[in-house]
Amino acid sequence: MGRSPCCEKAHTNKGAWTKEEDQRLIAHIKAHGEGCWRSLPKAAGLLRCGKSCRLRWMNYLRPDLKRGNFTDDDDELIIKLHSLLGNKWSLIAGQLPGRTDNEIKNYWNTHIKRKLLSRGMDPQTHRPISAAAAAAFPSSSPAPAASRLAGAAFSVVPASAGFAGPSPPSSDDGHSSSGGSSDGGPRCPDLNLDLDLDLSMGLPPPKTPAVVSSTLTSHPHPQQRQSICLCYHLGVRNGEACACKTASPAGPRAFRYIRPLEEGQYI
DNA sequence: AACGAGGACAACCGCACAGAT
DNA sequence: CATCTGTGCGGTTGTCCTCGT
Repeated sequence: MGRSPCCEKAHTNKGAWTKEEDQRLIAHIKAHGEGCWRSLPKAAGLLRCGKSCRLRWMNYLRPDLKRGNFTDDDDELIIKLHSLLGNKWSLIAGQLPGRTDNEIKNYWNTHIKRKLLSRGMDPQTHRPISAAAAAAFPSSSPAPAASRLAGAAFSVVPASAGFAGPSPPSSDDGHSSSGGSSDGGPRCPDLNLDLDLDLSMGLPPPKTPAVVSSTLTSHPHPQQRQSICLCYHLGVRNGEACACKTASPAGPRAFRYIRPLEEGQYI
């Protein structure tokens, strides 16, 4: 279906934001709150696309943001979450208070990718890369992450597959455009992810419903003790596929169940 | 001091999804 | 149920900065 452009491009500024634009945006949001980004530029007197305003606010002007200074623990958490979620930057960002998806995405592309390569790990699959490839990125340090990613192996399956049946041979439905599973071949037979995230990774405690949407939890159902359900936290809504019913209406859209792989099962 | 290469980061673009109509 | 609109996400690009020569 055709759709109208999100804004009148001929009359909008592009490129770097000026201090004055920032001030206008901040003042407007302080006065009126977030919402209706499409109409915000006009209301705030900005010659900007609504999407551009939203991006600017979300990534740089929000008061609760902390910038830079990623710690090694942050790195490891990001790596671990990426191995689990793929390029779901918004979900990963949800585990790092004060961080934005864009910041994490950039940080991944500029720092962590290289870090993993130097450890001989493929940044997408989180598997050891070939000796030849590893030689191209000689490791300058031990590979703590590789050894720390020990534990149960998990598959990520579309929610439509449900919990009960065997895992489908292919895991991704295309939501995650590059979550490490798009290259065809047998994936991650040795991908070991310690998914005891809540308990072992020092994640923040449950928050308000609006914020809790991306906090990983264990599945509450005893009969599904082996499964870890990310249903709500990955976006499943009440009444959909999973019966956890712990969700509030708000939440991201990604929609996966995650469960341990069975013996010998590959994703 | 000047220049080029590579890195880091900010911003844009296109698409997909959810809710409204 | 189909269509439209607003919003959010992920990928990509552009620009500025830093470092080495």
